[in-house]
Amino acid sequence: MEEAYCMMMVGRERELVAELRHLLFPSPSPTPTTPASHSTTALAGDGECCLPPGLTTTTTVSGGGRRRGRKRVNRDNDNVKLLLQADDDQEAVIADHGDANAKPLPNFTKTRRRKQQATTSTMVTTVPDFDGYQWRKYGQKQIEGAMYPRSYYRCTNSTNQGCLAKKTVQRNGGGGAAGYTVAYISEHTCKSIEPSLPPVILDTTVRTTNNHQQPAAAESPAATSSSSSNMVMTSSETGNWSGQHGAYACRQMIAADEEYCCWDTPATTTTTSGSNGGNSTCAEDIELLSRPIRSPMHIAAEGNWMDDLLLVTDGLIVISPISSLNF
DNA sequence: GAGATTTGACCGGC
DNA sequence: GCCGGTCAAATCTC
Repeated sequence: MEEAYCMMMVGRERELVAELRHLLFPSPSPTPTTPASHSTTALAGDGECCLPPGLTTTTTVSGGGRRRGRKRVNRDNDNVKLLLQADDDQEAVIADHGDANAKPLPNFTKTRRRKQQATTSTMVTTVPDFDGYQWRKYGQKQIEGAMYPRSYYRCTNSTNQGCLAKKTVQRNGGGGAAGYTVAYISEHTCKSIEPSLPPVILDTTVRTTNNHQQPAAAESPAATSSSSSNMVMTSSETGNWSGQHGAYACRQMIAADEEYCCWDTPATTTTTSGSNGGNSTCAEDIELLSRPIRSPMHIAAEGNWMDDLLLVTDGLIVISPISSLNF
């Protein structure tokens, strides 16, 4: 009986996913003028670098350097710095310290930076390649225990508007389904490059430790096919899944090529265990699937989402406690 | 030349 | 000492 229901809902899920894909990618190749494409650009490099050895992406976007890093010098010891430079680097170094146009060596410390970050730390959710903002990659790090490196992005308005928003994107490893873990740090103080464009609305599967009631909106048309319009998930709607560090999530397959099924295991990145962790049923998953999620940026504005981190992948959507991500 | 990513080095926290 | 976050020169594409 439950299986029949599951099958039926899977079909519905496919419809929803198809609509979602259409909403997110109305054309086969997103135009380069959209925010989505900008973010995709930023992420494309990440995806490429994060792919397992032997795999390559088919898209190479503009701007992507592929160069080795420079020889780093000790900012606290300029003399040593000069000595360490290779011959072809010396000119640049001399310019750094002898030229009036050279950038002043940063006087701030990492402590200062991190304190600044900590005071404004918020975490919201989004789809990695489309959230209405432009991101610029400023670093990449191989994280211990992670199959793929983590990429660090900051808002492109960080320079001209002093926007503090950052995000990290890490490709999830293992399993057959590739995905990305996205974490947002700090809120945008800039304006979206295209504020009128609804960043992302997703139907998703979300579960909390103590709220397994079927959402009232689950069967609502507005919450399903047309959920992309202006649905706002307020704290009242989200109920207990705001600020619950015990929250965990099921996963929703979006990619058409992926096998659809109901995941009956907790999110792989979640370290906490809910009251029903790991025991979700297909029906429960699909019921909750219809819950719309608005743009993470807008959700952030709504508040009450700061304690949860939504892990959004290219096909997987997971809410995970921040504590599991070492922020 | 502008704007982007790459990537090794640096640095602070634990 | 290790680890993660950030810096910034090098380099790429447009």
